[in-house]
Amino acid sequence: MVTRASLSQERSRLRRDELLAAAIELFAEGGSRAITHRAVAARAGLPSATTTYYFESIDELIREALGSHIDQWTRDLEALSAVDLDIEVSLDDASQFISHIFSARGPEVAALELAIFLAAARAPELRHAAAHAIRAFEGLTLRMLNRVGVHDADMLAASIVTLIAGTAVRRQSGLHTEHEEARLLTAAIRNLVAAHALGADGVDRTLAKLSEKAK
Amino acid sequence: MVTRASLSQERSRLRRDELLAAAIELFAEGGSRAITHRAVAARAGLPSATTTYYFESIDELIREALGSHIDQWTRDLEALSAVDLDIEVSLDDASQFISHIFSARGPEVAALELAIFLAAARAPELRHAAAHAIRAFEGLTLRMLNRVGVHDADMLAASIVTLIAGTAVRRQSGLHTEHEEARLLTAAIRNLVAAHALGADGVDRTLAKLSEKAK
DNA sequence: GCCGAATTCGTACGAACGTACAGAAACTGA
DNA sequence: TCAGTTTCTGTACGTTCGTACGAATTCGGC
Repeated sequence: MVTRASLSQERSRLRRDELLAAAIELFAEGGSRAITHRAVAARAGLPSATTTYYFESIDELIREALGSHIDQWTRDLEALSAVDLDIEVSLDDASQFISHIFSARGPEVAALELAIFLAAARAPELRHAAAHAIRAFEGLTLRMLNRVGVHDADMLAASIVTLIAGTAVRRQSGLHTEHEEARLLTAAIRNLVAAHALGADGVDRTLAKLSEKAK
Repeated sequence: MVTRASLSQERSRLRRDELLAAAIELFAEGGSRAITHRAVAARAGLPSATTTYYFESIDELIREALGSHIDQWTRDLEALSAVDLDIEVSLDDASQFISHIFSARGPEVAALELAIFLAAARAPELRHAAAHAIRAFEGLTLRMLNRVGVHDADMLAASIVTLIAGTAVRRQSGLHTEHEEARLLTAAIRNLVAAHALGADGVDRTLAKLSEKAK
């Protein structure tokens, strides 16, 4: 196989990347079934034999395409994380921002991202990349929360990431409008933050009171 | 195509179902790429020509397999919903139960379920089945909550389903142990319930207090 | 301007694919 | 028991697939 790094000429590296992008496009439209040597080359506007020069096998091509996409996703999140948050960020701003990372882009994008993530998590070679992506996501969320003095901030960040991922799944059903999903997500995040503001004791007390009332 | 209903002989209906089950098995192991006429027939221990007799095309076979699996999943949830909850169910019991619907089964099962759901949501013919599955899931969750006198119970149920779906996604990364994921999910559910017990006003007040403190 | 290395791409081959089909076998109702 | 229907399956056809390969082209160092 000709790895990206081993390519000495700029044009080659570009072509290789174009093939990967074409593979992702096909994957988005018709799943892994749509990814074939000829289809990828045709989509990229390149001769059919191109793919066999750059990739050892079709599985390798698919892996590389999914991997590079998920890596890019991770890098984007990390770049967002690195931005200095000098301005004052209110809780609502943060919650809005977080909920828009996913929901601003359409459900089709969310579906693609989810499908890639799932496929990656299944492949041993990409498992690490998938874990890294989640970690970056949690890191960004945690950073958005670091001005909010709340108990168990890591746990809260993890829960929020879980909510966002779950929303991405739910959206696919088309059961609710995009607007409703966004509202639901924002409300759920607010609720979680409020609970963490109460602290474990506060939550325990509230639930105890609730149990009393139920009797 | 020979639909299941149009088959007059019991053995035929069984064979058709076996083919569908074999297709799901292959899908679980190698994705939709692994589903071919010959592979499905071989897995079911039947002659290769069997699949072409029962299904009009390979896409039809795949659709039918995904659809029947998601329908079964929905029926299981509805059956659980229909069980009379005569016994007293504490909040902890309910939260434990809900979180175990997903987490009791391994991550591989969750991955399969997610992949099937995503693939179904993409196919117009299965979109309805996917939506129905989510609705059934929310219905069951809502039913588990109906003894808990809480504000916006539908919203809470939707949020909990979102959390469970999100957990199913997160688990795939293998970033945390299964035990940690379960603990995180249970805690998040408890937090959400507590927030709903406070009501919208209570949450608003708590968050306002939090904002004050941050300054 | 030349040479070895890297890149490009038309072509080809065997394997696996989806699908069709005809004859065999099994079943059903009279 | 027998005709008609349904079910079964071996076989085969054309297509598409993954992959290999060699000749042609382009490139970087000298």
